[in-house]
Parts: sequence; C-alpha cells; structure tokens
Amino acid sequence: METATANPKTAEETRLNRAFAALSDPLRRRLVARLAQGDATVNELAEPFAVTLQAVSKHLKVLEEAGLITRSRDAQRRPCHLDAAALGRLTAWLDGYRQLVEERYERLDALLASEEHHHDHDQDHPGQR
Amino acid sequence: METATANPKTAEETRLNRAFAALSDPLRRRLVARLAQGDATVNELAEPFAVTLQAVSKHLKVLEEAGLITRSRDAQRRPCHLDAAALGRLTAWLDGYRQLVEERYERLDALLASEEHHHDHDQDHPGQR
DNA sequence: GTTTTATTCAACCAAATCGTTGATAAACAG
DNA sequence: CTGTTTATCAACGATTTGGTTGAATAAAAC
Repeated sequence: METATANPKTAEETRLNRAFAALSDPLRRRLVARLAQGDATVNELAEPFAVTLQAVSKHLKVLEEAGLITRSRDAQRRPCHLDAAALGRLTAWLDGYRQLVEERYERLDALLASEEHHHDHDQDHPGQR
Repeated sequence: METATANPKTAEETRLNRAFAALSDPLRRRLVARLAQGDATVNELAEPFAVTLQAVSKHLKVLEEAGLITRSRDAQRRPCHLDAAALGRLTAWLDGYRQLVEERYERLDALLASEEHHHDHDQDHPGQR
C-alpha cells in the first residue's frame, strides 16, 4: 500500500504534518468539536472560551491551513465549516497502522495456538489487552 | 493556555491531549509507522534517522506517556510495542466528529431537495476530494 | 574485576508556539 | 460621511519543544 515509508517530504506527508499539529492543541480540538455541531463565525466560536478573539482567529487560521476547515463569507462574517474528508484522511492514517499491529498480533496468536498441541483453548480476540 | 482552575478536564481529555500532541511531531509519527511493522529497540528505531539516540529516546518517552506505545525489557534493551487500542481511541474521536458533519450535510441535502419546487438542478455531492 | 552495549538523565540553546495588546481593514447601519 | 461590527495583522513576551553534548546507569561480555 501507500503508507509513506522513509520519503523525505511528500505533499501528503506535509498535509498530515499540518493536520496532526493542528489537532495537538486542546483549544483547537474544542473548536473542531464545536464545528462538528454546525458552522459558526469567529465570534461565535470564541464566545465560550477565556481567550481573546485574536487568539481564536489564529487557531482558525491554523485549522484552515491544515485543511481541516474551510471558510466562506457572509457580509463581515467568515463562517467556518469543518471538512469531513480531512478528518477521514487522519483516521485512514491511524487506522492503517492500527490494523497492521492487530494483524501481527493475530498472527502471533495463531502461531502460539498452533504450537500448543497439547492444549486447544479458543484464541479469540480479547477486546482490550 | 487553558485555565486549570475552572476546567475539570477529564482524564480522557488529558489522554487525548497527550496522544494528539505526541503525533504532531513528524519524527514521532515515523516511529509509529516503523513500530507498526514490528516491535523494535531504541537503537533499531534511531538507526534510519539523522538524529541522536538521545533524541529518539526522548520521543519514545513522549509516545509512552501518551499511551501510544508500551515497553518491555530484554537484557539491556527496552523494546517498544505500538498500542493498537490507543490508535483506536484517536480514530474514534476523529470519526465521531466526521460522522456528525456528514450527517448534517446529508440532512441539508435532503432539505434542499425537498424545497426545490421551481427548479430541479442537480446538487452534486462530492464523494471524496 | 574492566569494558562494551543499550539507554537514560541533565544542562543547555535555538526555534516554534500561544497568548496578549494595539492598530488596521472590510462590510455594513445610521 | 461617521460609527459599529467582525475579523485580521503586527509586534511583543513567556513558555514549550526538539535538538545537541556530556555524564550516568544497568546489564552483559570479557
């Protein structure tokens, strides 16, 4: 599969860099959570938080440059819209690696089970280890 | 910075904070990618990169404190193991919000379709972008 | 014992990050 | 035009981050 190996700088990796970096800030993640409920302007987004409007404006710029949100225009307002596809790219990255780990785990399980020829207990996946 | 006093900040949120922050660094994500292929020691992990062993050691500490990896012991070595469940928690967070956005989008689509009484121009929906 | 291997700790430094205040721009309302 | 709302830009300071080198620890090998 794709799974960017040791490539120096693909555009895709740059995009992931920006997106994960954007989500590393708790306030930005709360903005994302808020935007999941519906589009909102900068003022609306800033209102619940104990920071200045300028700080929120900066955070939104980061989210926008990371491709996580898009912005339109309504008079003086600039409503923000959360981009579902961008979130999907992040889950795809994470889930690809998660699946690799689980596959390896299952193969190890199978190996252990096959080598245990004097027992035969069911080796079902145990949810959380 | 968020107020520590007025905000209870659940343990779950703290865990997400650490995990997303851990993944915000490109080198740490490459370590994760490497560990998805199989467990590895600090030396093995550091070898492909142009940074010192100590730098990688620090990064691994961050990943460990974020719960993304666990570590065992084999003589002087401390092999790292990628935690699939931790990756799963991140995808769950992202995907929850992604689904909210898509549901809202679909409802808006349906509303627009039902209100179209004098036109019938096709409202194309952009599947993947 | 001494030395080698594997990893971490400690101190330090440059650069990035996050927040602030103050000024500016753009679109409206009067 | 004057003033208000909405949002951004610019400069600054405090803190965090990611890297380095050098010393320290722990287990193994000699």
